[in-house]
Amino acid sequence: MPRVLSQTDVADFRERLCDAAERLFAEKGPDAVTMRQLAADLGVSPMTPYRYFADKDDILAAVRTNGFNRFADALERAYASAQGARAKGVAVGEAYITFAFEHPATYKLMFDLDQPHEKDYPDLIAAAHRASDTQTQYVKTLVAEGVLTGDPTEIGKMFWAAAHGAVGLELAGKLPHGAARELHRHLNHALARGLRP
Amino acid sequence: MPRVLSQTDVADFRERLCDAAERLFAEKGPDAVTMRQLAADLGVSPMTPYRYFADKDDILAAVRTNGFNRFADALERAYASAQGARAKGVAVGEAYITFAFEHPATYKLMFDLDQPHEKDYPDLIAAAHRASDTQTQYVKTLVAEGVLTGDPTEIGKMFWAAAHGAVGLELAGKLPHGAARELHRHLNHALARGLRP
DNA sequence: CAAATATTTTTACGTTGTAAATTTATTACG
DNA sequence: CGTAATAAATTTACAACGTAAAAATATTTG
Repeated sequence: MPRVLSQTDVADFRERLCDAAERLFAEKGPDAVTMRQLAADLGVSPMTPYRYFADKDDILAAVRTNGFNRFADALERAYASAQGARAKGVAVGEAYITFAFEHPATYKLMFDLDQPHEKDYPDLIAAAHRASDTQTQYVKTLVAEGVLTGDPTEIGKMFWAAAHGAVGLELAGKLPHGAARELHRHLNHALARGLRP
Repeated sequence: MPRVLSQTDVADFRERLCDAAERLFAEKGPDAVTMRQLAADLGVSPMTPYRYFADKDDILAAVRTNGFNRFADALERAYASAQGARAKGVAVGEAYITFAFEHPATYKLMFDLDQPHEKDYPDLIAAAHRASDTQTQYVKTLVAEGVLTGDPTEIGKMFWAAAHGAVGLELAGKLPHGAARELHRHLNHALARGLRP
């Protein structure tokens, strides 16, 4: 019998390939990265990745899943680091913007790309939900405390849309470099003021 | 001497190709549409479009330019159709959302796609500015009238980011179908309330 | 009618994703 | 041990892509 790949072998290779893919995607965009380049980057032959991923789309889904999980990590850390619902809100908002501009290519991969067979990747779905859940969590507290008034879920979406819009405009070159952060602060401030009881 | 293409011949061909491209882009995404398909759709051989466009990227830029101009048309019509700054604001906001969901693929082409050589297409830049200028126009009136307080340009960006964020989240499948319109209304309402003097 | 030449088509090349065939390398067993 | 078995990796092969270059077509003027 030949050597059989252990689960950690597979996981290791997938992780190394995802790292390379994320780096190359960030440099040149996902469409400009070829399977041959990815394989060469890992020092294997062009077909070897197919032992670990179904196809190129599967690699994209894996990179997006990692992105959502790291995004959720960052938001959860920010949430935990601050005390009080108001401070948590500010911290999560800051973390959102920071992540988006530290990993702009990954952010676009996560949010701008409408992957047609997204539903075929349950891990991706789960990771995306984790990120959005964390983000709306503190709003519930703020509503419960009477700082904001309205449906917590809807209010969470409002803050989310505001952040996403500010980030999206800057990433698309429609805002001057660095403008999204202050725009986002203004949006959060005006929204919080407009949503007071 | 052979037949020479008149300017209208060229303009006609470019328009027919843009129409086909926009339709096919909407169906399958721009990367999935091939030069050969576009040519076949017009009933010409695969290389003929190269007499009218530099390359595939040039076609994409032309489609985006048309999109921005039609978007600007829609916003300007909405602006003109309503009386009073408040009503104009509502009308322009409605028109924004309506355009985005009537032409979702074009909207994504316009705003989510970071075309690397965008600056090489001055018509594109001009069309994009026309759209954003129209959109921030009514805010100036609202500030002048004392309905809103703050820097009109920054406030315009806030409403723009809110609309873009709501649209972007729905187009990326992060919101239930049709939810962006109401989300956008809530955002505008809360922002207007939060920006009152 | 024929020469000139803008337009269009045909042909051809390098690159892509990946299916299929082949080779390599490792393990279990006689 | 050496050899058969076979998972993994590589090589080869193919259709489709964007488009450069060559060839063919078609129209206007002399």
